[in-house]
Amino acid sequence: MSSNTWLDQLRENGYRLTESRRAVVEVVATTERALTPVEVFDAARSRYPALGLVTVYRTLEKLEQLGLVQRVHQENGCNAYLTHARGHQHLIICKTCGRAEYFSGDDISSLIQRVSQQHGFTVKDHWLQLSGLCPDCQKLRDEGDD
Amino acid sequence: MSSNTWLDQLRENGYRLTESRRAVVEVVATTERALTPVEVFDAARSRYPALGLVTVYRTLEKLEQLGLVQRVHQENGCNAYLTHARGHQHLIICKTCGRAEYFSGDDISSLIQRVSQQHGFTVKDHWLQLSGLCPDCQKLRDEGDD
DNA sequence: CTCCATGCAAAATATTTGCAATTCA
DNA sequence: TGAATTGCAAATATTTTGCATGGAG
Repeated sequence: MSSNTWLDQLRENGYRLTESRRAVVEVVATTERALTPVEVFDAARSRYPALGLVTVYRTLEKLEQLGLVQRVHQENGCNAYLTHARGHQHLIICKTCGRAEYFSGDDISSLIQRVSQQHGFTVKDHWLQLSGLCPDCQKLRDEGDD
Repeated sequence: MSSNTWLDQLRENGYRLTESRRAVVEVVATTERALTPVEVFDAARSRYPALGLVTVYRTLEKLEQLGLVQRVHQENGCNAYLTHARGHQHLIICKTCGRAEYFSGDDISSLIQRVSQQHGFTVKDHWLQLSGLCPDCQKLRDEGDD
C-alpha cells in the first residue's frame, strides 16, 4: 500500500531504487506484523530470488533511519521490524499471531509528571506496549482448538 | 543487599550455592543499572576470577526463572539484566548513566480499557518504560561538562 | 559418595565488514 | 560512465551445547 511512499522517501534521500530494495520494502510495508531480518529475507526472495540477506539488513537499517520502520521489542527478542506509525503512537501486539496495531491518544502525561517529581528524573521518552489476543485469535480460542 | 535473600531463593529451589553463583548474584543484586552478561562476567570475576562466562549465562537464566532478575529492553538491545521489582512495577532509566529505578501505581487501566474496545484486543500484559535524565546526570549537565 | 554445577572448547546463531562485480541514474 | 549497491565469503559477536572434572550437600 504505502510501498510507493516508501520508495519515494528513499529516492528523495538520495538512495537508488533497486530491485532488492523494492522487494524488501514491499514485504515490510504490506505486512501487519513484525518480521525478523530472516523472515523479510525469505518473503522477499519469492519476489526477487537473487536477494541477499546482507542487503536485507542494510535496507532495514536505512528504513529505520528514515523512520519508516521501527524495531519491536518482545519477550523472545528485539530484532523484529514493523512499519513505523506516523506521529506518536503505541503498539498493541497479539501474543498468538504477532499481529500488531498502533493506537494513539495516550493520556499518561499525569503519570509521567508524578513519576518525574517522585524520582527526580527528567523524563524524555516513554515507551508503552500492550499485548494480548487479537479478535481473530480470541475467536479461535473460544471455538476450541482445531 | 538482598544478595542473601536471592541465595536463599536459590537454595530453596533446589539449587546449590556455589562460589560462581554467589559472585554473579552479588554483582546483579547490588548494581542499580541493567548489566549485560559480559558486564556481569567482568564485574563478578574480580570477586571470583575462575568464573566462566557460560556460568553467568546459566545463572542469569535461573535467576530470571525465579523472577529475581528481568531483561531490560533498550534501544541498543534487550540483553541486559536488572534486579526484578516485587509486584507489578515499571522502569525509569537514565539515558546517560543507565541507572534504573522502579515505580508503581500505574493508572493506565482506563487507557487499556479504551484500547481494548477500539481494537477488539483482549489485553493480557502491558509494558511501560520511561527514560530521561536521573537527578545526578541533570546536575552534571546543568553545571556544564567537566 | 553422588550428583549437580563448572569451565573449557566447540558448535550454533546473529550481525557486520571487505571487496570485486553489478546496476542504477 | 561513475558512483552507489549488491551478494558472496569471511570476520565478529552472541548464545548454546557436549563433556570431563570439580565441588556442594
